[in-house]
Amino acid sequence: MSLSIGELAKQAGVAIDTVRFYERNGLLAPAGRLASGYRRYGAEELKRLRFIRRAKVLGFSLDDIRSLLALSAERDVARVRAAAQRKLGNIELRITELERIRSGLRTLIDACPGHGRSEACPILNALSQEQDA
Amino acid sequence: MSLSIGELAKQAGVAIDTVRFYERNGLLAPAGRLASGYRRYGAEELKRLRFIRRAKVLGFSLDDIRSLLALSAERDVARVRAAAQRKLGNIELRITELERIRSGLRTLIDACPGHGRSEACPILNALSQEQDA
DNA sequence: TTGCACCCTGGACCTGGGTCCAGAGTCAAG
DNA sequence: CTTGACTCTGGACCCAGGTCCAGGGTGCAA
Repeated sequence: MSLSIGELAKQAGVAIDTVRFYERNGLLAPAGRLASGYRRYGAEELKRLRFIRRAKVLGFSLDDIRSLLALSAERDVARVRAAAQRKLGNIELRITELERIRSGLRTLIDACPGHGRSEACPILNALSQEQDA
Repeated sequence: MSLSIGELAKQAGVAIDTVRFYERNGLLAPAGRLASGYRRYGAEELKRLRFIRRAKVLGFSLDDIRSLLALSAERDVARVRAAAQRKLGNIELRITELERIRSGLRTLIDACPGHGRSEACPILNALSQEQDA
């Protein structure tokens, strides 16, 4: 099984430019080349590219993924697990932050009649008021 | 009460460059100037700058804030409320998305013993497997 | 008057994760 | 052999939301 960059990209569900971008940025090893200079890929690279795609879905940055790939190559299960846990931690942080924002917005919206004097609009007031942080 | 850009920035808790950036980008009206060309601000501008800061905390983009400020000037309570509701909607969307990610990560971490053969690591397997997303 | 902190401008640069482009070369079907 | 689809390269550009810089001009206190 040997793939051109276009076939690889298609099978992995990414754009061709993205494959080259990943190569430039060390997420994929430099591809083998034909005499013409065309890149050639095998099953390994397809797996790796799909790994990257899945990790991105789980919220890992490309930087994270570079580490994950290195850890995976070293078969360092403990550190892979730790990395996943750290990522879980900051996903949780982001959720908490968004929930705080959500409840702030909800309170304001619920208190706003949606009509009448703008001085009575709690949304505008909350944003304008001197009080608070 | 009359403030230099530095005093304004300090009292609003933003950087001087940010104030100029907001002016360039239409979030603050062009400031009044001294004969020297120095910008001069009053209480109104401080309020407006704080409004911007608070709206950002609530998850509004600068684009959103531009609209919010316009709506506020028009005292259009209904549309302010609607904008807040839209924003709430996409905050909720982001929360849901992150929760999905969180539960995926949790499942994987819980299933991973944290040691042993890398072939048995569900995290690595989930990322590598053909079965996929 | 000197010295230092402050302010002015336009424009470059940053992060992340790509995307797009021109101009040139290559592959394969017919 | 031609044609159309594919690939190559380096580099520019995109988004948001700023941040930083050089090379100047000001304000004010001692």
